Amino acid sequence: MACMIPTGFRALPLSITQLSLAAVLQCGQSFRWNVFPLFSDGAFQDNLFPTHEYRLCLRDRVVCLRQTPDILFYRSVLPGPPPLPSEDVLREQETLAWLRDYFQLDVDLIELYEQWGKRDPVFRNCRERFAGIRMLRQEPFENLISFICSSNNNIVRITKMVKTLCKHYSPALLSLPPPTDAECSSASDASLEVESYHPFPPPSILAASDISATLRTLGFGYRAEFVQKTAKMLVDAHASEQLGHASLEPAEKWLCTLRQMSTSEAREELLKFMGVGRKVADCVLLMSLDKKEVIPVDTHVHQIAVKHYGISSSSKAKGNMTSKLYDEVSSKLAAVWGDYAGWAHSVLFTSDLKAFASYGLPSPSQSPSVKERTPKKSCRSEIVSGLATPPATPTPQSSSSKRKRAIIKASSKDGELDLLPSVNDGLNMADRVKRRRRAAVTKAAEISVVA
DNA sequence: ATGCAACCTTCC
DNA sequence: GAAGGTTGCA
Repeated sequence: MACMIPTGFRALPLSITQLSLAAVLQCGQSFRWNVFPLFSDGAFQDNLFPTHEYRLCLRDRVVCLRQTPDILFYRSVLPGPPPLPSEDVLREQETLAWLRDYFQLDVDLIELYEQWGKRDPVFRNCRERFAGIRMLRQEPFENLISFICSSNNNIVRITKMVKTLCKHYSPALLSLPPPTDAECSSASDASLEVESYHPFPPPSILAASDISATLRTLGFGYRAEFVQKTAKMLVDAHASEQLGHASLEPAEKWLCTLRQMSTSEAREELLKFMGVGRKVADCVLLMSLDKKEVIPVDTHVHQIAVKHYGISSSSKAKGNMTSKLYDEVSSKLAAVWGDYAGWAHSVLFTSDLKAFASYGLPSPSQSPSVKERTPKKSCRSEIVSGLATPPATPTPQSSSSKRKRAIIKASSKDGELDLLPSVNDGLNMADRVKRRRRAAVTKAAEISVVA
């Protein structure tokens, strides 16, 4: 009984233990997927029918996905008239190629879960309930801007902001009605309302000087300046490069080249941007730059580390994340999980999202907020003073923000990695540039230690 | 070099 | 007051 393929979709055999759309697309990696419940009541719970459709607008097409425990259904919609059957085959081949890349389907998640389970008893506890959580491979620019918006913010609002950004600064690629399931008559009837789909805006658009003021009115708060300035830094630094009319702007292509760099070198580059500190940089490294071992440490990951992995909750008085504490948590967890530590971190992180307690339920729309977490008790009560002892870990890399402006101006972007001696002397204001270059060396040493 | 307030807004 | 922090200044 397999002929349950929704009309217009193609079927890719794929276990939900390898990929759970419900988990991965709503756990705060990407903020741009649209989610549609397919059935208004719980009529079909036999797992033969997908319960949701997920849609994402790419540059040239809208990708639509549905899922059963064993099959991933996919189709794509392009602007213009319906394609000829021959064209359609090609397009869906392209879409399939995109899927493999975006979901990194060549990585065997079962094997990873197995390894993490062997290494970590804590992981073994949550892996049953939260299978199929893997890292997406996103576009770096979108990822960067999205996580600049994430600072001091929650998933619900980040999602609103990112979608607002697209609606305002990117023309609609096409419009679609909400999904209706032809096989099942219980399709949504009342909503004939079509919705427009917008790609993520390119750097050149967001770099315009008047953008930040507008973003303020759109509710971005202080992040408005960060977004505009980062986009401008990016465009200014890479405007000279060939401006072929390809789908990606030079600045976006350059961001992709960070994938070829070492983790620490790529991080150094990211830290130059306004609104990008260690945590945001690490998110981008992990989620779009192939740095699978990187563990972004936020307050929540910190809580997990304190609760389950023996990190002392001694952050002075207030629970603020110091650079030192960040490294302590990050290296501890990296040691526990190994090579794909960043991926493992995502499983733990997602498993703690309270909203996912109601996974298979028919109507997730009733709980649009994905941000709530399991009740966490404030660990402030147990303030141990300076017991945070022996990190012995290599040097952190402070993201002294004062550098950010100057460096961008001064740095010619290629062929400048002069290998200065990695001495730890006192650093004046004037030495910050030097210090930045030196960082590459320091971090290189760091890598070998971690590895 | 470390520590801390301020920052925009929304939601619990 | 906290939300998946970062910045700028003591």
